[in-house]
Amino acid sequence: MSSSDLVQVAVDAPIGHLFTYKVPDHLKTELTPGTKVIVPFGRRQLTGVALNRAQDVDSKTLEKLKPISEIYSEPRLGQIHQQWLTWLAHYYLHPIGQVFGLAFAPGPEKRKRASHKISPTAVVSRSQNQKHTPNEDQAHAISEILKAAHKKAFETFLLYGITGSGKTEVYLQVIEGVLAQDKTALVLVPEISLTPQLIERFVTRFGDEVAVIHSHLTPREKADQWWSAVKGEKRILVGARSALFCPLDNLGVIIIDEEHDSSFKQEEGLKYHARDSSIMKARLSQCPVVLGSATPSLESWANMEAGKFKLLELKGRVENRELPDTQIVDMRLVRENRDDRFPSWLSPQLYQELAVCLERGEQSALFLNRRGYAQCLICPDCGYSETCLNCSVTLTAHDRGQKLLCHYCGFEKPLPKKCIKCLTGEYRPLGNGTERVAEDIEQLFSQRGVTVRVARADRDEINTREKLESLLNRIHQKEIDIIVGTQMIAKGHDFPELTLVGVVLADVGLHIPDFRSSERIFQLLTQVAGRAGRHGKPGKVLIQTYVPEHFAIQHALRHDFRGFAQEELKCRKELLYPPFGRLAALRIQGPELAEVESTAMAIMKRLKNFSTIKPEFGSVELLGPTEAVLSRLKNKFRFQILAKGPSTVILNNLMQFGLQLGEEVPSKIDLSIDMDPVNLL
DNA sequence: AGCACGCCGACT
DNA sequence: GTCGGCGTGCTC
Repeated sequence: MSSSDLVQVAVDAPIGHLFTYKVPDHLKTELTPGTKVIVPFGRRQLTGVALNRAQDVDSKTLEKLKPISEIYSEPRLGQIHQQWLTWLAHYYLHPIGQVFGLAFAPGPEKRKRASHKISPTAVVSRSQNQKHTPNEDQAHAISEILKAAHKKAFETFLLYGITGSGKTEVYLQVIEGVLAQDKTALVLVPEISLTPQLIERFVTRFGDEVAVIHSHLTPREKADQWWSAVKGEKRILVGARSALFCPLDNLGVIIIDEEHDSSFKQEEGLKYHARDSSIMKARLSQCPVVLGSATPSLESWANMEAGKFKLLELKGRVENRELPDTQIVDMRLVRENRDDRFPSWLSPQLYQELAVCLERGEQSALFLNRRGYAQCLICPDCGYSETCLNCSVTLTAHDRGQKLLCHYCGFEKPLPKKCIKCLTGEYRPLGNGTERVAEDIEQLFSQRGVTVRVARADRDEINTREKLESLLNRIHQKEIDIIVGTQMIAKGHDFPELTLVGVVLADVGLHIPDFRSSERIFQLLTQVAGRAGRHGKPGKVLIQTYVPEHFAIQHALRHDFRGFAQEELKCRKELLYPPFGRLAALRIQGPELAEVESTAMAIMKRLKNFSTIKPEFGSVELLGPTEAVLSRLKNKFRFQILAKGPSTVILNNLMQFGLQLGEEVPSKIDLSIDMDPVNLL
C-alpha cells in the first residue's frame, strides 16, 4: 500500500485526536487537505475535515480503517485556516474536530447555486453618511494601517480614542483602502453593539459588498450571508465573534471594535477569546489587525506599552465636541438627609437635572446595570429570601415583583403571598432594578402633574430586533423623554438628542470578588457617559454612588483612562494578575457536592505533584481548589482550580496534563479548562 | 457526543 | 422469565 491511500481526518466528535481513513480511488484526485468530508464513525456518519496524508500503517491496523464516504466540493479550508483552527484546538485545549466544525456554515446544509441578495437594510440613501475628510489623527491611523496591509505585514494596532472621536470612520476608510488592494475585510463587534445604525453605516458606504451575521438572522439568512463572504461575492464581513470562523480568503485587515468587551470571550465549548484569536489569524494571514476602544483592556494597553501593539490615538471628539460635564452624587449624604418625596434610589440633584431636562424638551437616560424589578425579595420578619432550586443564587423579582426569576437557569415562579419560611412576613424588594426605576420615575412625575414618556431598554423588554428598532425609532422621533436601561444603552447606540445621563448606582458590580471588577466599572461608566451630549448640545452626567472615592469612579469622572490604567496596572503587577501573569482555570462540576469536592482535591494533588517533579512548572502558582463564587448552577456544584504563571505556553502544558486527568475522573463529573478566563465566578 | 454493551430491579 | 434503568467504554 502506498501512503497516499490514507488521510488524517478531524472528525466532528468530542475527541481530541485525529482519525485515519482510507481514501477510495475515485476520490483520490479531488481530496486535498482542507476538504470537508463525511466519514463512518462507529455506527454513524459524521462530518469532518481531511487534513494531511497519513503515514503507512501495518496491515493489521490497516484492516480496521474505514474509507471516507463522501466529500464536499466546497468549502475547502486553505492552509491558513487549517493552521489557525489547529492552533485554536491546541491553545484552548478543545477537540480538534469540533473546532474545525465551527468553520462551516451554520444552518441549511444544502444550498442553491443562486445566491440571494439579502441586504440588511433594504434601501440606502448614499447621500447621508458620506465619506468624511479625516482629521489629522484619523488620517495618520488610516495610512499606518493601510501601509501594513499593503506590505502584507502582520501588525497589531491599538486604535484608542474616546466615544465620538471617529473610530468608525477610520474603519470605513481602512476597509475602502483594503478593497482597493483587492483584499477582504473582517469586522467583529460585540453582539450588543451590532445595531441597525452600525450596519446602516457599513451598507451605506459599501452597498452590496457587505455581509452581516448577527444572532437575529434565520438559519437560512445566516447561511446566505456566510456563503456570500466565503465565496468572495461580498468582500466585507461584519459580525459578532463567531464570524471569525468564516473562512475568508485573502484577508487584508481584521477590525475588532470595542476590543475590551468581555463578550468576545466565549464561555462555553471552545472557550476562545475572539480578540486574541483574531490576532493569531492576522499573524497567519499576514495582515494588520486593528483593536479599537475608548477604554482598552489592560491586556491590550500593556501590550502596547511593551511595544507589541502600535498605538494609534484619536485625540478629542470630532468637530471639537466637548466632553460632558460629569459630577458625582454621594449617596451616603443623600441617605442621611433622606427626602421622602423621592424614591430612595433617587437623589434630589438627579431629580433636579431630570426636571430641567424635561422642561427643555431634551432627552435623558438613567443607567443601572441590574435588570428586573428588584435584586431579591426579602422577608422583613425572618430575613428569608427566595432562592433558586437549581442554583445557589437568590431569585430576581420581575413584573412589578409578581414573578421570581433565576438569571442563571431561567427557573421562574409566581411570588408567594407570604414568606414561605415563617408564613407571616410579606416580602419586600431589596436592590432596585431597571423595571423599578422606570416605574418610580413615571409615578414621581405624574404625581407632580408631568407626563413623562419612559422607555425601558434591557434584555427583558427588548428581546427582538423589531422591538429594538421600534425603540430606537421612538427615541429618534423624540417620542421618549427618559430611557431607563442596562448596558444596552451604554453600548453602540447613538442618541442624538440625549443631553443627560444619570448613573443610578455606580456601585453595582464593584464589590464582586473578581480582580477585573474595577476595570469593568471604569469601562461601563466611561461608555455610558459617552452617550451624553454628542451633537452640538453640551452633555451632563451624574454618577450616584456610595463610594465616591473609589479610584475607578474618580478616573471615570475625570475621563482619565491613562490615569486609571496606570493605577490599576500597579495593583495587577503586585499580585501578578493579568496582564503581568497569565491565568488558566480548571473547573470541576457535578451533581454531588461531596464527589465534586473530593475530585477537585484529588486533581489538585496530582497537579501539584506533577508540577513539583517538572522544574519548568516551578514558576506556576496553583490556587485552590475553591468552591466557585456561584457554587451551584443548573444543579451542578462547581469547584475551581486556578493556575497563575508567567506565560501561556507553560500554563498550556500544565493544563494538557490536567486534561488527561479528566479521563480518570468519575463519569458524572465534568472537568473543563478555560485558558485566559474572563469569568472567574 | 452518541450508541453500544452489560449487569441488576419490578413487571406480564 | 424479560423490559429497561443508566454506568462504562469505544469510535479510524
